[in-house]
Amino acid sequence: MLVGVEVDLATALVRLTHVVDHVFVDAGRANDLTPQQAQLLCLLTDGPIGMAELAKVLRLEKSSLSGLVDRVERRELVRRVRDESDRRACWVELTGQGTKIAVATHDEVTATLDALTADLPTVERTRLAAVLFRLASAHSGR
Amino acid sequence: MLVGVEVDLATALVRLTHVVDHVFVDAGRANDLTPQQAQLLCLLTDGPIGMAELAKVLRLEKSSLSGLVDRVERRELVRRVRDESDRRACWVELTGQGTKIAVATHDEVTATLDALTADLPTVERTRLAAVLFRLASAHSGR
DNA sequence: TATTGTTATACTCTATAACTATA
DNA sequence: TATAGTTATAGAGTATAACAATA
Repeated sequence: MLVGVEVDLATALVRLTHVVDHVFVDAGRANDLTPQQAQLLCLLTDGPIGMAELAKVLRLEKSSLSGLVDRVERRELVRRVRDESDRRACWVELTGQGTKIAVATHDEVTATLDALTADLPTVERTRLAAVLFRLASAHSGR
Repeated sequence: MLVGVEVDLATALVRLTHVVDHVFVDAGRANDLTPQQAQLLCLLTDGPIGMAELAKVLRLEKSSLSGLVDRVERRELVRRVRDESDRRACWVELTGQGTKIAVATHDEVTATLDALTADLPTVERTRLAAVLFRLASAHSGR
């Protein structure tokens, strides 16, 4: 039954998503972060990002992002840096303390997910990564 | 490089999760529901569920669940039904209107995810579903 | 006493609309 | 005028702790 197969894959995606969501909840909590803060800090481990791009990546309204950044800036985990070439804009970057927490959180998320997939043969894991990347990329350009 | 492969799969899982999360955001919004409400209503399409089991499945504190159910009950999308065999407990079930919205939301989520995976050959899709189910199940018994 | 669920409280998260500063 | 970001406001989501009702 073709329909049955399709329903199963959608359900599998939903269930897996639920699991990964809670990997973020748990990793965040272990580092005294909300899941949203954990996600933000993990993103920033690749380097400073502008507010506009952050809002796009996180799919948040700019005002929602302002508040999210406010709360982690208040805890001195990130700082806003004015863009000198366009003084309306600013970059968000990790502080020293923020980097420590961000890396610890990112490592914990990665370790948990790696453990989750440890049973898969290497070949399967490689193929799985490729397929999932393709699915995620196909939709991100919405 | 083995490490590189592992990092990629973890990253792929995170990115895919982000996409699926927003499928729920969008499907919920189209039906005037928050993502959490959409998730709750979709679960209830399989039939009434007790508060204790709902809290476990959604991984919420019982007080958080009380509030979530309050807000959809206030909109008459669900109702609480006392369990006659244990009068401390109650079941949560969809109302007629709630069923309509829940099914519409569930269908939209499923349709979007099916569209996302439509390019995959049937064989690949079947195998993917099996692998993802296994990953999700392995972790749910935490 | 133990368990099921609610209430009280304090935050965080989010969107919409109005605003400020810069371009 | 247009754009980048903030502020004001309102409501939803969440956890902890204390509570009520039932077992």
